[in-house]
Amino acid sequence: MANPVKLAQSCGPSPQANGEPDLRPVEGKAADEELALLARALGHPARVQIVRLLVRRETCICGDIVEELPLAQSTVSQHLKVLKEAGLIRGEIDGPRVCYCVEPHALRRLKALVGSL
Amino acid sequence: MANPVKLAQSCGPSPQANGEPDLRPVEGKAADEELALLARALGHPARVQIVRLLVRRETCICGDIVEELPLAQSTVSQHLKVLKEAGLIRGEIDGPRVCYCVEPHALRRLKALVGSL
DNA sequence: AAGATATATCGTAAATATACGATTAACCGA
DNA sequence: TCGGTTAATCGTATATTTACGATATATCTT
Repeated sequence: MANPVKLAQSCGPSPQANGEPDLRPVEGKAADEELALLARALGHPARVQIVRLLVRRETCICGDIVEELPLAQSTVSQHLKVLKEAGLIRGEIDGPRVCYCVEPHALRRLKALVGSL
Repeated sequence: MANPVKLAQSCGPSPQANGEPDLRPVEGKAADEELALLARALGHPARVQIVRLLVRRETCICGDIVEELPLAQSTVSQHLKVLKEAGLIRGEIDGPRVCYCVEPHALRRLKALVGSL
């Protein structure tokens, strides 16, 4: 093996990581519900902090998140679940740990929706 | 009186409607909490709809909001209170009714915070 | 196979959110 | 001053959120 060094792990390319623009409308009932869903996911300081953490280090830190937050591991796991269910982050199993990254599309989408206000 | 016609009512200028830019940082603990607060306020479809309504018509419709939403008057009033407490909208008493408008600064601030992600 | 480590899930308690109808408060017009 | 209208608040039932410790699960290491 040419490179036995453990690389900084990162989630593989996002499933919908085709460079195509998001064609969904930014207004209307569906958009309102989408925005509400995304906003609700960001509606807790710990989750904002988590997203910021994942955006800053483009390499996805896994359980380091727990160390950064003043919360129990189980609570952090719950927050991660909320963010995952909203589609804002993605987790990828990497051996015994899980590697989280932001979903750039979701973030872009959120910005577009908020921008439409 | 030169113009006895009832003008489309609109909230007066916002208290902090000085054209000055918002100097608060978009990152850090305080910013995280601010973003969480604003996001949480948008975390319900009815509230997104209300904000959209108020943005679209720059003249602030008052109780017409109740008619637009499929919710009881008291429920709409509760949602308005949430938005008001988050600083996203402002209500001004106009006779027996109340005139709501968005707070452009808060909206700009939200966009800046989301944009910083 | 056994132990160590990382993460998710379960169970639970307390707090908050959501919705409604009923009531109250404020104001206008007759 | 008396009704009528508008909006807020109250009381309440139900659902969701948030937090924790305990437990389960899955993977690595030895």
